[in-house]
Amino acid sequence: MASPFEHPVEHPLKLDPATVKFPRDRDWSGKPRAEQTRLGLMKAAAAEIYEKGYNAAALSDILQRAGATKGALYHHFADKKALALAAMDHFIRLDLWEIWLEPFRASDDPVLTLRNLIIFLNTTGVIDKGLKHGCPVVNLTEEMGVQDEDFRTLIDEVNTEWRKVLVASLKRGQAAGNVRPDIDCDGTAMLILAIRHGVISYKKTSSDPDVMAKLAGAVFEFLESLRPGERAATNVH
Amino acid sequence: MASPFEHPVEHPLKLDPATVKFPRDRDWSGKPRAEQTRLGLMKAAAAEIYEKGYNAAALSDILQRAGATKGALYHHFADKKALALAAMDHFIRLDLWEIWLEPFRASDDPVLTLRNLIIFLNTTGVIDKGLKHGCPVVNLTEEMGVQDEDFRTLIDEVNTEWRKVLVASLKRGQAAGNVRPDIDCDGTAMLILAIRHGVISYKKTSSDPDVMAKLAGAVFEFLESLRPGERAATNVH
DNA sequence: TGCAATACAGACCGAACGGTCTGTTGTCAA
DNA sequence: TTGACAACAGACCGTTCGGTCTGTATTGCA
Repeated sequence: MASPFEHPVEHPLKLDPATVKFPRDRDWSGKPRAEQTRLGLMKAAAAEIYEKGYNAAALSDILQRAGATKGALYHHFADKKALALAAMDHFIRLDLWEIWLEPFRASDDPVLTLRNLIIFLNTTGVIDKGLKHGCPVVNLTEEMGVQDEDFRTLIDEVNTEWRKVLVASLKRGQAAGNVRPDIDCDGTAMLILAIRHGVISYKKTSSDPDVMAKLAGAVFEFLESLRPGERAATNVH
Repeated sequence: MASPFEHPVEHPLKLDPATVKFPRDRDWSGKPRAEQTRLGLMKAAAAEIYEKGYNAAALSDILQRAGATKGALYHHFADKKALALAAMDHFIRLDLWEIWLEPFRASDDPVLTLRNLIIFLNTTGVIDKGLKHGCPVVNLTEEMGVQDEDFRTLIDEVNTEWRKVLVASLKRGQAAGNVRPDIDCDGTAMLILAIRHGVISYKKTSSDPDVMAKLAGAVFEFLESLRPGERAATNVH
């Protein structure tokens, strides 16, 4: 089977592989010392939580990674949970949305945008290298979504805004004739997020080296089914 | 919007709502004492791990739930991980597969079977009441899929067998004219599992009361796109 | 019945964790 | 220069957890 990633399309993603910051490697050297400490703690916390999960991420490891101490931590944050909430909120909005929301904000062809985004993430190696521990939002959903109301609220807000952007893009797509007019945009947007979630999770445990190619093929089939009219010749090459 | 659950079809699920054991409430009173202890420990472990996750499930809570002691636990199992692996393997194969695999083993119309299974799970209240903590396999995937190789292997084996049953059913569906002949059964089966995974996770954190109805509508749309018909695909690579 | 071997019971232990508290350093305005 | 407060530094504490170990009850077989 040919790779579904083989035929990328010139895309309007407004994402430059050279400048996209992934993972979180921003520079704060210009900021005041206290804020550097605070941001460093959040950065280390986000990384540790991403790699190990909230409960397994020990404060000692976070502090070592940040080059800080208990005194600094509890000066800036009330407790571990406050640090985690601040860190996740900050980096989800900074890193994840830059990649996963911006391309859709002005798109009237979400099927093409999503397809190209997937190809972009694959060709830039994000899927292979950067997805070893899954997606931060997905991980947080699974670990803390039920156990803690504050984390649940954060995730719910993120998903809601995410869904709204997709719904708006789907509706523009319907108006532009790029998306079937009879689909439920709200449910379809939810399903797209759910598929993203499920695919990332499936990849985490699968030992099949072709798992992403097979899944991408099926996902692209699904995306094409959202286009209006006959399915003939809608799969741009 | 009409509920997508409104029009159930007479289904060949071979699942009787009255006899399906969900959650795990089997009776082992006939078994020898030692085996009752062992099964009781596994049952309690599965429940605690399902509700709190592996790391957060304390041995003290498992023991209290099982009415057993440390001595009994470490007589039957090497450590916490061995208990967890045995418990998850046992109950995934016992409870989950009875519901999620058996209906597909003889079906040549997986689209209908899956649709009816979703409706069945909804009308019997499993989705509303029994899904508060998500799905055991999904939870285990997220928490332990990357952290521990033994858990990863267990999940991978479960998903592989699961996928094989779906693939066989899809192929029978193609032979019987119920499924589009051009789809990649392997990728589609993976995607179905990924969608199941993603939908369950999405529901866990969403505060939208209609989330399942909206998602089910979109899922049913996707399933119908797998049927042959005028929307024949030309998405060939 | 007696004797192993199995099947527990539960006190105990060391490690790790989140959080506290006291002391020290840096910063900036008066 | 100095006082006041922010910004740390790090020893310390109580709790919890997984795991061990010794002792006791139950069971199956000779």
